[in-house]
Order: sequence, then C-alpha cells, then structure tokens
Amino acid sequence: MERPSLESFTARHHLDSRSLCAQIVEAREGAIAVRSAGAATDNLTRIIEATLRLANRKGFAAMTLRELARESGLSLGGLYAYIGSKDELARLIQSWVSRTLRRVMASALADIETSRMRLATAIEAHLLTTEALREWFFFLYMEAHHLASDERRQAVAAERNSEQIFADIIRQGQSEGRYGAMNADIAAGLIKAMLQDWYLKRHKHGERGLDVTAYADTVTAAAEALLDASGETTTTTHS
Amino acid sequence: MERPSLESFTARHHLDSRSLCAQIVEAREGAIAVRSAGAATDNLTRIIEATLRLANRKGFAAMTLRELARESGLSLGGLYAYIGSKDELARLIQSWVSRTLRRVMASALADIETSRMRLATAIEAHLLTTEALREWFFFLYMEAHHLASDERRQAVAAERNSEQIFADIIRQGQSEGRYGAMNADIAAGLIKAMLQDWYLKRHKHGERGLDVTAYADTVTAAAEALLDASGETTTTTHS
DNA sequence: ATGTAAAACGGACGTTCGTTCTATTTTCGC
DNA sequence: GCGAAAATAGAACGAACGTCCGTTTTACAT
Repeated sequence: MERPSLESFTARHHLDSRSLCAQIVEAREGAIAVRSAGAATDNLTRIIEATLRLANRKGFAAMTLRELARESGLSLGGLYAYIGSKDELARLIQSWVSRTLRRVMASALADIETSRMRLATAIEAHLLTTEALREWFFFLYMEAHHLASDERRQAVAAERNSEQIFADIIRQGQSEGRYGAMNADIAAGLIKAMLQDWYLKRHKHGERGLDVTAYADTVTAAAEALLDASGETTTTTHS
Repeated sequence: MERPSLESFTARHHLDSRSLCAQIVEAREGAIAVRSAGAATDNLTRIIEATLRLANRKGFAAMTLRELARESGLSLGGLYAYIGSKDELARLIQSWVSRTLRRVMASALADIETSRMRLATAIEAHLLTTEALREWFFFLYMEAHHLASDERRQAVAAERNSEQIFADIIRQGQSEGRYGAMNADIAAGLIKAMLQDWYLKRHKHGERGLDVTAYADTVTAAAEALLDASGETTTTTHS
C-alpha cells in the first residue's frame, strides 16, 4: 500500500467532523428531537464544532450555553433538541473520539504483518487520526480528567488500549529478535508521549513548519533508535 | 556530585509547598492582609494545597470558593485576606511554579560542563522537580491554556525556555561531534514530551512500580539513543 | 391559499456563583 | 485581665448559570 497522505487517510477513514456527527445522529436516534437526519447532522455538527472551538480556548466548564448558542447559530432552547444536558455533550464528544481512534488503528493495522512495518504504520495512523480530528483529541485529553468515574474509567481504558497496541508490536519485534530487551510497556509509554505531543502542542509544531508526515518519520526513527539500542548495556550514571 | 535522591533534591532546592508559599508571602507583602508572616504562610499553604487538590480533580473553573473554604479550613471571607480574586489565585500558582522550574534547572546545571552530563543532569533535575511539585505542575499544564493572553504568553515563554535548555545542550553535543545532525529543537521537543508524561500520567507510572530515578535513566537512555542514531541515514518508508 | 406538524426561538425560573460586608471572636501588649 | 487591633465567620448581594417551556416561525401537503 502507498504511503497515505493526510487527505487520503482522512477520506478513507471518514475522519471529518460531519462524518462523526452523522454516526452520532444515527446511533442516538430517538434521543434527538429533530426528525430529518440530514438537518440534524448539520446542526449537531455546528454545535459540536462550536463546542470544541470554545471549550478548547477557555475550558468546557467556563463555556456557557449562551455562548455556545451564539457560536453555533442556534438558540438557547434549540440546543436542547440535540443534547440532553451540558454534561452529556462532553460525554458524547469524548466517547466518539475514543472509539474512532480504536476503529482506525485496528483498520490501519489489519493486514500489516512485520513488526517493523506495524510500528511505522501504527505511529503514522495515530498521528494522522489525531491530526484530522485535532480539536476532538485535544478536548478529550483536557477534559477527560473531570468526568464522572464511570466515563472516566472508559476513557482510561481507551488510553490503555491504544498503548497496548504499541506494546504488543514491540513484544512481537522482541520475539523476532529485532529489538533489545527493554520493558515493552515503558517503551510504548514513551512513544505514546511523543505522539500526544503532536496534538497537544500543535501551535509549536506549526511554527517550526513541521508537517505531520515528517513528524511521523521523526517519531518512528526515535522509536527504532530507542528499541534497537535497548539491547546494549547503557550505563547512565553520574560522575 | 553524588546522584541526588528525590528527598535530598527536594530539600536542597526547597521544593515543598510550604517553602514556595513562604516565598509567595514574602514577595506579596502588602497584598496579604494578615500581618504575621508565619501564620500567613500556614494559611496560604492550606489554601493552595486545597486548590491543587480540588482543581486537579474537577478543574479550576468547576471548583467553587465554598468548596475551597471547606477544604482549606478557612471561611469564605477569610480566603479574601490572602487572594484578591479567584483568577488571581490561579495566576499565583502558575507564575510561581514556572519560575521555580527555571530557578532549579539553572542551579542544577550551574557547574556541569560536558554535554553528556548536562543532558543526564537536566533530565534528572526536570523529573525530580516535577515529581516534588507534582500537583503544581499538573495544575500549570491543565489550566495554562485558559489564561488571559498576558499570562498565557508568559507561560508559553517559560515552556519554551525549558525546551531551549535541552536544545542548547544538544547543540553543544553536536558541535563536539558527539551527536548526529538531527534538528536540535525537534529532539528537545521529543525529550520534553517524555518528561511531561511523568507528571501528566503519574497514575500509570505508579501502577508499574517505576520510580522517578529509574524513569530518569530510561529517558536519558532514550534521548542518547535518539541523538546517537540521528547521524545515520534512517530511511523509514513503507513497502 | 390554507392547515398542520416540525423546529427553532428566547424569556423566565430556581439555583449557585464570586464577591462584599458586618457582627463576632481571637490575639496580644500592657 | 483588659482594651485595641487583627482575623474570622457566614449572611447578603447582584450577576450569571443550566434548564425548561409557551410561543412563533418554517416547511410542506392538500
């Protein structure tokens, strides 16, 4: 398979806000008071995009529904045809971005076999997904800590799941003798930290003129350097 | 110098909440209505620790001053002898944690010369500082985005400053021919991402039984692997 | 043109917020 | 042990919140 561009990856996996909102409307049939699915998707998209815009600037708790009504173009009362409550709006966004990442990662890795290719593909898929849905992932990261314990547990599980994908790839590579004996969970954690930096510090990377594909190469090189070197005895003590 | 333990590092650089609050009381003399410096420090420490506890659990905006009064043991009116407003309380914490990191990093690196030692020392100092003031740094990271533009610019500058420290060390190593030709700013960003993961995902690391010193060794090894390998031509393309 | 159901509107309600104010208690030099 | 000064507690205030609901507008079938 060719190296995917951001655009082709986004199109193939339906990683735009409208597609996600269409899925939400479909899954929540009955909970939304507006009958026409097309119009409902339009309005929900405007509501969620406005939410991400406002909440990512000033925080979800500080965002008021009056601002959201103004920003989304709907009225205060109109919002309640789409959401049950303000809190439910946050849960909605978070649960769908979590399951989207899981879906895309599984799909992207489906027919890749060698550990070397799986590592590069997983890194690239993670970065392209979070780049396409940048605001969604930023929201998830920043607001997940404030969820009620049930939803929070779900968010932690999703996070752990995506880290496990990397840990499993690393263990596969180790069993093939390709990588050194470093703890796979810890290595996966380091890789995840570098991946999350992409959407958490988007502004910085934009200033440097680094695009997502170049960053994917950088992280892949870093991961392989880390894993290749981990067989040697690296004594890192002072003086 | 010996390898510092968390305890000795904390003691040497005064990295406990009370020490920081004592500095705040001293610097804000006049803005605090309570005369006795000792009592004022006690109460401010309780206010700030309660703030960190509540805000890190549910978000600063969602924390109410009535909760803060209950949690800190003061009354609603009593809080206003120490803070001018709720927003000022957030700015206070953030500005002092920023300047503390800068102070400690400068002090820890003061008489270290070789790039190899400076890198290991900087990583260790960063991790030990954020470990000692874990809640402070978590608060800074999570709430910095919601600041007014003036304070926000200051927070971004502090973040950039600490990244520059690493970039400068890398450039020094490159000029000594020790490291490959990788972009120093990008490498510094990757290192920073791994360092911040320590206090952002504290729960995960705790479960793994990884302590801060072991994590410092891991990150140092990862950084050196990354920098050593960056001279080679690593072609990371698919198929 | 007219009638009807769907959708959007926006003001009102009760609550709770940050902040202020004052009555009361505590502290401390003498 | 007394009185002035400092500190506290918690009621009170206006503003703003999330939510609800009666009304108006829109869109389409007849």
